[in-house]
This record gives sequence, structure tokens and C-alpha cells, in this order.
Amino acid sequence: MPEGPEIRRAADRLAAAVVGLPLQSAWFAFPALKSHEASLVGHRIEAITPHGKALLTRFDNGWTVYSHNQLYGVWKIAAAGERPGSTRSLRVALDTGRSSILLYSASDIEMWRSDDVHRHPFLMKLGPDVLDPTLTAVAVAERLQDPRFRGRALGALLLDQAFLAGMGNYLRSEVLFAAGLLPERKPADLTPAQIRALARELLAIPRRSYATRGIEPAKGMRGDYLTDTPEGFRFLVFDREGQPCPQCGARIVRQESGSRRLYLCRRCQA
DNA sequence: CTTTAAACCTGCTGGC
DNA sequence: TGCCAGCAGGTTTAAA
Repeated sequence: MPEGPEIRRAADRLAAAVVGLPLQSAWFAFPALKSHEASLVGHRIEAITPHGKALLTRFDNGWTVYSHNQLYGVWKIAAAGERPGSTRSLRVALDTGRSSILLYSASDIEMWRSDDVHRHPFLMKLGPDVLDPTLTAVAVAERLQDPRFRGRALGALLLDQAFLAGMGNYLRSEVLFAAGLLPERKPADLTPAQIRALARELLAIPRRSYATRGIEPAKGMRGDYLTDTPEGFRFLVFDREGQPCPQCGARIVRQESGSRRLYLCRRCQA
């Protein structure tokens, strides 16, 4: 599944469904995890938390399930005894008496001791989470000027989870457009005002995506993208090649950046 | 160090 | 209708 906001929304839904309830059964598709099934039964899920695009499901017996959905994983919530139909393959099922959480198609599932999971290689390298409510625009502006990041092209930097965790490909296009910057620009070349604007949008856009939800899936999008309605999060440039720029009317163009698609307005971004 | 490309995971879409 | 190539919101690895 998707980018930081979608992962965090999934975590919220899952937590509301099962946190605090003792497990009646646990099932893993992976042979390496089979031995954990019996030991989880009777124990409660203490928390389900996103870390960038990874999800940690922590149990009260000292174990934590690490999961990363990559492009394909989808969490679903089922009523007790129910199994929602899916064309995808079921990988994890954690059942309480009231409801279950089911993970389909994830490629990366591991069991870690809760005390050690912060040493997971993926979590180790993550920068601050764009959806961490304590992260400030000032801190992001400072990070943009960190020697590790200031010389890198924004197009690559904005996808680097070591810079800011939770950023993703649609957020990248939207943030660069909102900040009026081309992906070739580097933090070192920006004016203080541009740094401030970029830092502000790096927080504002993921947060708006997380906080709002639309009604209809965006054209060309699949799965949990719920966008493109007046009351929800709306793509201004992403996936809008050839359409008029909402600010100036020029054609939105698509280009490759880091072998990922990126959309921009050549008149509004410089 | 940074950038780029390919590979991998799996599911869906569009074209023939 | 059916099959297949191509594409996708991500990440890792290797090469340049």
C-alpha cells in the first residue's frame, strides 16, 4: 500500500478495531512465523503504529510484528468469523472475539522483540516522520540545510525516507508544485524564503492528505486512494498530464525522476 | 558521496 | 472472452 498518509490511516483503523482485545487466534502464511501463532493467543495488541511506511503491531508479551506493505499489501478489517473476499493472498490474520485484522499480499513481515525492533534496518535509517505532529517546519527547514541533504536534487531527496519518512511519489509532485520548485533544484541553491515555503509544504500536504478523505478513487489510481473530491484531498498536478495547471492554465507535464513519474507545471515551478 | 537502472514483490488495466 | 505486456503508490542492490 501507499504513502505515509494512507499507511497512517490504515494504522488508525486497525488500532480502533483490535487494540486492547485479547487474541483468539493468530495465523501467519510464512513458515518462519508459524511458531509464534500459539504464543500470541490470549495476548493483547497494545498498539499499532506507523513508522514511515512501516507498521508495528505490538503485543503485550514483548513481541512486535513488523510489516511493510510495499506496493501491494492491504490491511482489511473483518467482523468476527467473517472473511472479506479478496483476489489477493492472505498472509496474516489476527482475530479477536469482536473483529479481525487481515493482511493481504504484503511482502515483508517479521517478528521482532519489542525492545529490539527499533534496530530494524529499515527503521534505523528513517528520518523524522512527516506526519509526526511534533515535527515543525523550522526543524524541516534546518534538515533541508543539513550537509547530508542540502546538495541533493529535490526530486530524489523528497523520496528518500532517510530525509523524511512517509513521503511518497504523489506527495513529491504535489509538494514541489505547491512550493513552486522544479525537481532539479537543490536546497543549497534556494533562498531562505524558498526553504521556508518548501518546509511548510513538506508538512502541510502530507497532513492534509492524512486528515481529509474524499469519496471517489482518483482516475488511474487503485486501492485505497480516495481523492479528487472538493471536500477531500485533491491532486493538483499528480496524474494530470496534459490538463491545465490550476494556477496558470499551462499544460501539466509528466517527466521521469528517479525512474518514477513526476508531474509539474513549467510555468509555476522554477 | 550522488545518481541511475534494474530487480523484486504482486495485482490490475488495457490492448490485441 | 482470454491472454499478455506493461504499469504501479516502494525499496534494495549494484553499477556508473
